[in-house]
Amino acid sequence: MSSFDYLPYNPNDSSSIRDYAQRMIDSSFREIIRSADGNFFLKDGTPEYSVNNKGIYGLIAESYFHIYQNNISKPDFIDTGIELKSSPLKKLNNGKIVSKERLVLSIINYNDLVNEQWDNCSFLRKNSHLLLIFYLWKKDISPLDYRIKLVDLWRFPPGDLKIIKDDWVKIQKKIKDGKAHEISDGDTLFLGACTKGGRSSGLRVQPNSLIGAPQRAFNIKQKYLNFIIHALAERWYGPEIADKWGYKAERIVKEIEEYQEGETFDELVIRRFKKFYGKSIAEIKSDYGLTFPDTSKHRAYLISKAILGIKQENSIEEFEKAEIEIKTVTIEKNGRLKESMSFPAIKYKQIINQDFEDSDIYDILRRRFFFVIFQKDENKNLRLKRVMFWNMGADDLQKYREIYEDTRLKIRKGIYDDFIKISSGDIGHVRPHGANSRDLMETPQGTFEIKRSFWLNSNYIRLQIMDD
DNA sequence: GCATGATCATGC
DNA sequence: GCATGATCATGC
Repeated sequence: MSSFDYLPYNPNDSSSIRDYAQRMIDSSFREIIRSADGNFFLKDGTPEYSVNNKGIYGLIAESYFHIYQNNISKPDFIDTGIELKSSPLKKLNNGKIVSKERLVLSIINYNDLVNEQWDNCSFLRKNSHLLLIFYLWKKDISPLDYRIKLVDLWRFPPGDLKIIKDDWVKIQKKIKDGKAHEISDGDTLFLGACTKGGRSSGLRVQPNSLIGAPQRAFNIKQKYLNFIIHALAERWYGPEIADKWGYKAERIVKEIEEYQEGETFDELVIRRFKKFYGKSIAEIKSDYGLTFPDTSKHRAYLISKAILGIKQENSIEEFEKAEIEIKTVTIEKNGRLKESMSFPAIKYKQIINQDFEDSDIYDILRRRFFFVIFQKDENKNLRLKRVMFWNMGADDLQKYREIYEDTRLKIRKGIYDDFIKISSGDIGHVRPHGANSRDLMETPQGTFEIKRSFWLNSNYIRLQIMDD
């Protein structure tokens, strides 16, 4: 007789844990509380008491399993090494169900991390075997009424774990270099290190630097979760219904053996492109029997897929998971860069209420970019010069904040003819970006203005691609 | 038909 | 030749 007889599941058996957990599917958090025997859950008997506390999902779920909240860096189900995590889904207008947020994992202890080895690091010990609980988020309803939709165990497949390891090493190196305050989401592919606790939680000490760094936690990027969601939905609901859940795509690296000794994902991708450096678009197209017109605006994407061996109708799984933005950069024959880089149109009514960190443009600029760089030859044919991964440095991102705040303030005041120009800033500017001059967007003042967007200055892009 | 990445066109 | 405004091309 074990001491766990009172538990409705066997804590030593992962499939028993999973089966018990999956009984929650289709119930709301409120229903789970009601079905309880009254002995567990919310201490004062008022389920609403900490609804605003996001941790309630963890609290409820942990209570369902009779595991009490802790902040010890050990897995929740100690006997099996399973860590319990819950995360919201959202339904898009087209009916697709996708992840709403990234999955935040353990807090990073800067001082401890620098002394760890990957093979027995605390991240791996705690997060390699997860019990995932996905619930459907809905606007304007009580969090207690969110309904649980997917529950299953999860381990990262070896190919992904390889990339996660490289990410972990990269984050560790930045901390070893005394640059914990410069960590950015765009540094890494699947495993991020996002700030946790906000500015109010103050700064942490870090090794090898006197500069305080915001507290950060490891996280799995939001887009990556869509692939987990698809896989779990396929298991639970079957392949047809799973079409509506998350994403499916095609991998660049099908077998882990495709990596050369010590090679990272970035290096593998660049290696595959190198054979095509100097070739014209027409030559690459004929090599692969591609038929898109030379004027196609997303030729960088089409060519990239072909070179990486991805079918044209599929998207690139690793790029999707890592939230990598593919961008074309065209260099003139004389080496100058004519064009700046545009981003989606500014939503005037939305921007006035959004801090930089919550804004659309921040969400893009913090990402990792894949530049496909073409140069015009004597006959004005575009030739692939090279490719590179890039992400904006922390200091430049802070400089962009000033452009953002200036723009936001002017929109608030209803000033639409005095945004930062390319001549007045060294990183970015704001300028029109619509289908034509009659392509308008409503303003907070109720008027309509031509669509505009944030841009990165051509000169700034030029410096970035020169640095590499 | 809209959103968006990319590039064209014009005037100084 | 550059700054800025305007528009094209494509996918969903």
